Amino acid sequence: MKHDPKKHDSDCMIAYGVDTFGDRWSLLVLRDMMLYGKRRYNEFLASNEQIATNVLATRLKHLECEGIISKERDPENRRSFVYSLTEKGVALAPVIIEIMRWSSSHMKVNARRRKLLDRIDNDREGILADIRAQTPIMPPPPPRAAL
Amino acid sequence: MKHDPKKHDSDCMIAYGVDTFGDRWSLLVLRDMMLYGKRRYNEFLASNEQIATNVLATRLKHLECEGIISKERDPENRRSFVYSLTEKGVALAPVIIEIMRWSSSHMKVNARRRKLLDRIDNDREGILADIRAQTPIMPPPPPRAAL
DNA sequence: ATTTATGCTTGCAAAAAGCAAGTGAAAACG
DNA sequence: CGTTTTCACTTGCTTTTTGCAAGCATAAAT
Repeated sequence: MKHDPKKHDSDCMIAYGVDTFGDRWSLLVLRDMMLYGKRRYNEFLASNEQIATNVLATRLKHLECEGIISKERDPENRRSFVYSLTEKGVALAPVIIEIMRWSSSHMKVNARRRKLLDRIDNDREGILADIRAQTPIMPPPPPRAAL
Repeated sequence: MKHDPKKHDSDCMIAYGVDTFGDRWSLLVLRDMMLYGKRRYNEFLASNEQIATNVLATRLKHLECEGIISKERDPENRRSFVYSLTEKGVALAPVIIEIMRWSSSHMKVNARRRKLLDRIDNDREGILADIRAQTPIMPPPPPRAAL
């Protein structure tokens, strides 16, 4: 399934980005793919932020539509699908990296994060290669306590 | 006016960014400040994207609340206010830059944009200094034709 | 004194997100 | 083979956010 990408109503580089991934959820899905190597619907659903099933479906369709991710059947399990970053999606890694860098200056940085930030400074190429290869670059966060 | 920043419900660097500037308008306001040197309410309103007055007011309050921008009375015109980027706001420049870089690979790049992108590659420090000084780094886009 | 500029606020409509439940097809289980 | 479970959604409804048009308050200009 592949629709026409929607027309962006403003001829501006920032507006293009906002239209493409600037909603409440798209960047979190991309984070799951780039940092944690997630590739399946139920993996995205399991994130700490608790996205609703219908919203996730809509976002995945939109990202696919925009050419950021692609969707294929899992060859090993015919009822499952695997989502992957396209080249256009992998190219978003520097945006994710700069957001992490910025946020890290304004929140507590634990050991997991410190390690990743150090690697961003010292092995940027390696990180980009891992993202391209869909290798996780950070251990997943502990699941938040159930209510 | 300065409220407590709102509590972010996920302990994640990307979620922090999304909570802070990840809505449909904040990045466009920051673009107006960083690229075009805009500093006033009616300048933001005049952007091509047509933000509603109440939404702009809400976004400015939120950004101020998060410590990204500050608001002062214009000393020369007592009914006007001037918004400025704080250090925390200036620190977002690399995010804006990477979004522009990414978008430029996926849309037509005209001469204005080409020039800025070249300067990003060759004079990054100069750009960051201009953003800090609130000097425009790009000519404003032509206003879109009225309907 | 009246009009205009500036930066909003208010009230209501429309769109998007959130929640709970249900669906359909493939796989696993007995 | 029949039933249950898994997986990836969809549907219907409520709540929240966004968008639009109008109005308002204060300062400045005429």
